[in-house]
Amino acid sequence: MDKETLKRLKDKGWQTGTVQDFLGLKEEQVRYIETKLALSKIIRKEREKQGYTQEQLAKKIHSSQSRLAKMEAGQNSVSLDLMIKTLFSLGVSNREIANVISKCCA
Amino acid sequence: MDKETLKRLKDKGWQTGTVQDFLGLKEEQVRYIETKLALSKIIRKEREKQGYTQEQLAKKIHSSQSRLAKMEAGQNSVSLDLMIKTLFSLGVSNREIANVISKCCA
DNA sequence: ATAAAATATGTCATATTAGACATATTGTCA
DNA sequence: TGACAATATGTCTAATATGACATATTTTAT
Repeated sequence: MDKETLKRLKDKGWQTGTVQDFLGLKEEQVRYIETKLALSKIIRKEREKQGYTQEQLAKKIHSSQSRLAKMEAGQNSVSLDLMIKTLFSLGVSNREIANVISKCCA
Repeated sequence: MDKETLKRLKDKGWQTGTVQDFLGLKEEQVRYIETKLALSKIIRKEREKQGYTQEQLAKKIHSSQSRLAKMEAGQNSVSLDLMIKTLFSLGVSNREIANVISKCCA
Protein backbone atom coordinates (compact mmCIF):
# COMPACT_ATOMS: atom_id res chain seq x y z
CA MET A 1 0.00 0.00 0.00
CA ASP A 2 1.48 3.31 -1.06
CA LYS A 3 1.67 6.41 1.08
CA GLU A 4 -0.96 8.30 -0.84
CA THR A 5 -3.56 5.59 -0.35
CA LEU A 6 -2.73 5.42 3.31
CA LYS A 7 -3.04 9.17 3.71
CA ARG A 8 -6.36 9.19 1.88
CA LEU A 9 -7.79 6.57 4.21
CA LYS A 10 -6.51 8.25 7.32
CA ASP A 11 -8.03 11.52 6.18
CA LYS A 12 -11.40 9.80 6.37
CA GLY A 13 -10.84 8.95 9.96
CA TRP A 14 -9.55 5.45 9.50
CA GLN A 15 -6.87 4.49 11.90
CA THR A 16 -6.04 1.63 14.17
CA GLY A 17 -4.82 3.65 17.09
CA THR A 18 -1.86 1.38 17.47
CA VAL A 19 1.76 1.37 16.47
CA GLN A 20 0.59 0.14 13.10
CA ASP A 21 -0.47 3.69 12.41
CA PHE A 22 3.13 4.41 11.64
CA LEU A 23 3.80 1.23 9.79
CA GLY A 24 0.65 0.97 7.75
CA LEU A 25 -2.51 -1.06 7.93
CA LYS A 26 -2.91 -4.79 7.59
CA GLU A 27 -3.99 -6.11 4.25
CA GLU A 28 -7.39 -7.28 5.51
CA GLN A 29 -8.08 -3.95 7.18
CA VAL A 30 -7.39 -2.18 3.94
CA ARG A 31 -9.72 -4.51 2.06
CA TYR A 32 -12.44 -3.85 4.59
CA ILE A 33 -12.03 -0.10 4.28
CA GLU A 34 -11.76 -0.12 0.51
CA THR A 35 -14.89 -2.23 0.27
CA LYS A 36 -16.82 0.26 2.36
CA LEU A 37 -15.51 3.14 0.30
CA ALA A 38 -16.61 1.39 -2.88
CA LEU A 39 -20.09 0.92 -1.46
CA SER A 40 -20.27 4.53 -0.30
CA LYS A 41 -19.63 5.62 -3.86
CA ILE A 42 -22.54 3.71 -5.33
CA ILE A 43 -24.84 4.91 -2.59
CA ARG A 44 -24.19 8.46 -3.67
CA LYS A 45 -24.32 7.55 -7.33
CA GLU A 46 -27.62 5.73 -6.97
CA ARG A 47 -29.16 8.41 -4.78
CA GLU A 48 -28.30 11.11 -7.31
CA LYS A 49 -29.46 8.94 -10.17
CA GLN A 50 -32.84 8.60 -8.48
CA GLY A 51 -32.96 12.32 -7.78
CA TYR A 52 -33.08 12.23 -4.01
CA THR A 53 -31.47 14.80 -1.73
CA GLN A 54 -29.67 13.42 1.29
CA GLU A 55 -32.51 14.73 3.39
CA GLN A 56 -35.09 12.82 1.37
CA LEU A 57 -33.23 9.54 1.31
CA ALA A 58 -32.44 9.88 5.00
CA LYS A 59 -36.14 10.11 5.75
CA LYS A 60 -36.81 7.09 3.57
CA ILE A 61 -34.37 4.97 5.54
CA HIS A 62 -35.36 6.47 8.90
CA SER A 63 -31.96 8.03 9.41
CA SER A 64 -30.65 11.59 9.23
CA GLN A 65 -29.05 13.80 6.62
CA SER A 66 -25.86 14.03 8.61
CA ARG A 67 -25.51 10.28 8.86
CA LEU A 68 -26.10 9.87 5.17
CA ALA A 69 -23.45 12.48 4.46
CA LYS A 70 -21.02 10.52 6.60
CA MET A 71 -22.02 7.33 4.87
CA GLU A 72 -21.38 8.77 1.42
CA ALA A 73 -18.10 10.22 2.63
CA GLY A 74 -17.05 6.74 3.64
CA GLN A 75 -16.41 7.69 7.24
CA ASN A 76 -15.46 4.97 9.65
CA SER A 77 -18.31 5.66 12.06
CA VAL A 78 -20.79 4.16 9.60
CA SER A 79 -21.44 0.45 9.62
CA LEU A 80 -21.58 -1.88 6.67
CA ASP A 81 -25.00 -2.88 7.92
CA LEU A 82 -26.39 0.61 7.46
CA MET A 83 -24.79 0.91 4.05
CA ILE A 84 -26.22 -2.35 2.80
CA LYS A 85 -29.62 -1.55 4.21
CA THR A 86 -29.48 1.79 2.43
CA LEU A 87 -28.61 0.16 -0.86
CA PHE A 88 -31.51 -2.23 -0.45
CA SER A 89 -33.82 0.68 0.29
CA LEU A 90 -32.62 2.26 -2.93
CA GLY A 91 -33.64 -0.91 -4.71
CA VAL A 92 -30.12 -1.88 -5.69
CA SER A 93 -29.97 -5.60 -6.39
CA ASN A 94 -27.71 -8.14 -4.73
CA ARG A 95 -26.16 -8.68 -8.10
CA GLU A 96 -25.23 -5.03 -8.47
CA ILE A 97 -23.85 -4.84 -4.96
CA ALA A 98 -21.87 -8.00 -5.59
CA ASN A 99 -20.47 -6.50 -8.75
CA VAL A 100 -19.13 -3.51 -6.85
CA ILE A 101 -17.62 -5.66 -4.13
CA SER A 102 -16.07 -7.93 -6.70
CA LYS A 103 -14.38 -5.12 -8.56
CA CYS A 104 -13.05 -3.38 -5.48
CA CYS A 105 -9.71 -4.74 -4.29
CA ALA A 106 -8.08 -7.46 -6.29
CA MET B 1 -42.47 -14.63 1.62
CA ASP B 2 -43.93 -17.90 2.81
CA LYS B 3 -44.65 -18.80 6.42
CA GLU B 4 -41.86 -21.32 6.71
CA THR B 5 -39.22 -18.81 5.68
CA LEU B 6 -40.63 -16.29 8.12
CA LYS B 7 -40.63 -18.80 10.94
CA ARG B 8 -37.07 -19.82 10.19
CA LEU B 9 -35.89 -16.22 10.38
CA LYS B 10 -37.77 -15.47 13.54
CA ASP B 11 -36.31 -18.56 15.16
CA LYS B 12 -32.90 -16.95 14.69
CA GLY B 13 -34.03 -13.95 16.67
CA TRP B 14 -35.00 -11.74 13.77
CA GLN B 15 -37.99 -9.62 14.42
CA THR B 16 -39.04 -6.03 13.98
CA GLY B 17 -40.85 -5.67 17.23
CA THR B 18 -43.70 -3.95 15.49
CA VAL B 19 -47.08 -4.84 14.12
CA GLN B 20 -45.24 -6.09 11.08
CA ASP B 21 -44.38 -9.13 13.11
CA PHE B 22 -47.83 -10.34 12.39
CA LEU B 23 -47.93 -9.22 8.81
CA GLY B 24 -44.48 -10.25 7.74
CA LEU B 25 -41.25 -8.45 7.07
CA LYS B 26 -40.53 -5.90 4.39
CA GLU B 27 -38.82 -7.08 1.28
CA GLU B 28 -35.60 -5.15 1.98
CA GLN B 29 -35.43 -6.46 5.53
CA VAL B 30 -35.69 -9.99 4.24
CA ARG B 31 -32.92 -9.36 1.72
CA TYR B 32 -30.70 -7.99 4.46
CA ILE B 33 -31.31 -11.01 6.67
CA GLU B 34 -30.95 -13.53 3.87
CA THR B 35 -27.69 -11.93 2.82
CA LYS B 36 -26.29 -12.25 6.30
CA LEU B 37 -27.42 -15.86 6.51
CA ALA B 38 -25.70 -16.60 3.23
CA LEU B 39 -22.48 -15.09 4.52
CA SER B 40 -22.74 -16.98 7.80
CA LYS B 41 -22.86 -20.20 5.84
CA ILE B 42 -19.63 -19.59 3.99
CA ILE B 43 -17.89 -18.51 7.16
CA ARG B 44 -18.60 -21.91 8.66
CA LYS B 45 -17.81 -23.67 5.42
CA GLU B 46 -14.51 -21.88 5.01
CA ARG B 47 -13.52 -22.33 8.65
CA GLU B 48 -14.15 -26.06 8.48
CA LYS B 49 -12.39 -26.30 5.15
CA GLN B 50 -9.32 -24.73 6.72
CA GLY B 51 -9.56 -27.01 9.73
CA TYR B 52 -10.07 -24.43 12.42
CA THR B 53 -12.20 -24.91 15.50
CA GLN B 54 -14.36 -21.95 16.46
CA GLU B 55 -11.99 -21.36 19.34
CA GLN B 56 -9.00 -21.15 17.04
CA LEU B 57 -10.58 -18.87 14.50
CA ALA B 58 -11.97 -16.67 17.26
CA LYS B 59 -8.47 -16.15 18.55
CA LYS B 60 -7.23 -15.34 15.08
CA ILE B 61 -9.79 -12.58 14.67
CA HIS B 62 -9.46 -11.39 18.29
CA SER B 63 -13.01 -12.40 19.12
CA SER B 64 -14.54 -15.20 21.16
CA GLN B 65 -15.87 -18.69 20.48
CA SER B 66 -19.33 -17.68 21.52
CA ARG B 67 -19.46 -14.76 19.14
CA LEU B 68 -18.24 -16.91 16.30
CA ALA B 69 -20.92 -19.48 17.09
CA LYS B 70 -23.53 -16.74 16.92
CA MET B 71 -22.04 -15.48 13.71
CA GLU B 72 -22.20 -18.89 12.06
CA ALA B 73 -25.73 -19.35 13.36
CA GLY B 74 -26.68 -16.14 11.60
CA GLN B 75 -27.96 -14.48 14.73
CA ASN B 76 -29.11 -10.91 14.53
CA SER B 77 -26.73 -9.64 17.21
CA VAL B 78 -23.81 -10.04 14.83
CA SER B 79 -22.92 -7.23 12.47
CA LEU B 80 -22.17 -7.49 8.80
CA ASP B 81 -18.94 -5.69 9.58
CA LEU B 82 -17.73 -8.50 11.82
CA MET B 83 -18.76 -11.10 9.29
CA ILE B 84 -16.94 -9.43 6.43
CA LYS B 85 -13.86 -8.87 8.55
CA THR B 86 -13.94 -12.55 9.49
CA LEU B 87 -14.14 -13.61 5.86
CA PHE B 88 -11.20 -11.38 5.04
CA SER B 89 -9.24 -12.89 7.91
CA LEU B 90 -10.00 -16.29 6.45
CA GLY B 91 -8.49 -15.08 3.20
CA VAL B 92 -11.73 -15.22 1.25
CA SER B 93 -11.51 -12.94 -1.75
CA ASN B 94 -13.85 -10.11 -2.63
CA ARG B 95 -14.77 -12.05 -5.70
CA GLU B 96 -15.87 -15.07 -3.67
CA ILE B 97 -17.82 -12.94 -1.24
CA ALA B 98 -19.46 -11.15 -4.14
CA ASN B 99 -20.42 -14.45 -5.65
CA VAL B 100 -22.24 -15.48 -2.50
CA ILE B 101 -24.04 -12.17 -2.22
CA SER B 102 -24.99 -12.30 -5.85
CA LYS B 103 -26.53 -15.73 -5.59
CA CYS B 104 -28.47 -15.03 -2.44
CA CYS B 105 -31.87 -13.44 -3.04
CA ALA B 106 -32.96 -12.83 -6.60
C1' DA C 1 -22.76 38.71 -6.00
C1' DT C 2 -26.15 36.87 -3.05
C1' DA C 3 -29.90 34.10 -1.41
C1' DA C 4 -31.42 29.55 -0.98
C1' DA C 5 -30.71 24.70 -1.14
C1' DA C 6 -27.80 21.00 -0.47
C1' DT C 7 -24.13 18.87 1.76
C1' DA C 8 -20.47 18.51 5.41
C1' DT C 9 -18.85 18.41 10.16
C1' DG C 10 -19.03 18.18 15.20
C1' DT C 11 -21.33 16.72 19.36
C1' DC C 12 -24.36 14.17 22.31
C1' DA C 13 -27.67 10.51 24.63
C1' DT C 14 -29.24 6.48 23.51
C1' DA C 15 -29.20 2.01 21.40
C1' DT C 16 -26.72 -1.70 19.57
C1' DT C 17 -22.75 -4.72 19.16
C1' DA C 18 -18.52 -6.18 21.19
C1' DG C 19 -15.51 -9.75 23.79
C1' DA C 20 -15.62 -12.40 27.83
C1' DC C 21 -17.30 -15.80 30.73
C1' DA C 22 -20.30 -19.45 32.56
C1' DT C 23 -22.81 -23.19 31.39
C1' DA C 24 -25.71 -26.17 28.45
C1' DT C 25 -25.89 -29.03 24.56
C1' DT C 26 -24.09 -31.71 20.97
C1' DG C 27 -20.89 -34.60 18.61
C1' DT C 28 -17.04 -38.10 18.57
C1' DC C 29 -14.53 -41.93 19.74
C1' DA C 30 -12.62 -45.43 23.06
C1' DT D 1 -21.85 -46.47 27.70
C1' DG D 2 -18.75 -42.50 29.49
C1' DA D 3 -15.35 -38.95 28.84
C1' DC D 4 -13.85 -35.30 26.28
C1' DA D 5 -13.72 -31.94 22.55
C1' DA D 6 -16.54 -28.86 19.99
C1' DT D 7 -20.32 -25.98 19.54
C1' DA D 8 -24.48 -23.45 21.29
C1' DT D 9 -26.82 -20.25 24.37
C1' DG D 10 -27.41 -16.73 27.85
C1' DT D 11 -25.80 -12.76 30.28
C1' DC D 12 -22.68 -9.33 31.74
C1' DT D 13 -19.93 -4.52 31.03
C1' DA D 14 -17.38 -1.88 27.71
C1' DA D 15 -16.97 -0.19 23.21
C1' DT D 16 -19.06 1.49 19.11
C1' DA D 17 -22.85 3.02 15.95
C1' DT D 18 -27.07 5.42 15.98
C1' DG D 19 -30.43 9.45 14.95
C1' DA D 20 -30.90 14.01 16.17
C1' DC D 21 -29.52 18.51 16.26
C1' DA D 22 -26.69 22.74 15.55
C1' DT D 23 -23.92 24.90 12.55
C1' DA D 24 -20.42 25.38 8.88
C1' DT D 25 -19.39 24.94 4.19
C1' DT D 26 -20.35 24.23 -0.54
C1' DT D 27 -23.26 24.27 -4.60
C1' DT D 28 -26.80 26.13 -7.47
C1' DA D 29 -29.78 29.54 -9.57
C1' DT D 30 -30.85 34.13 -10.49
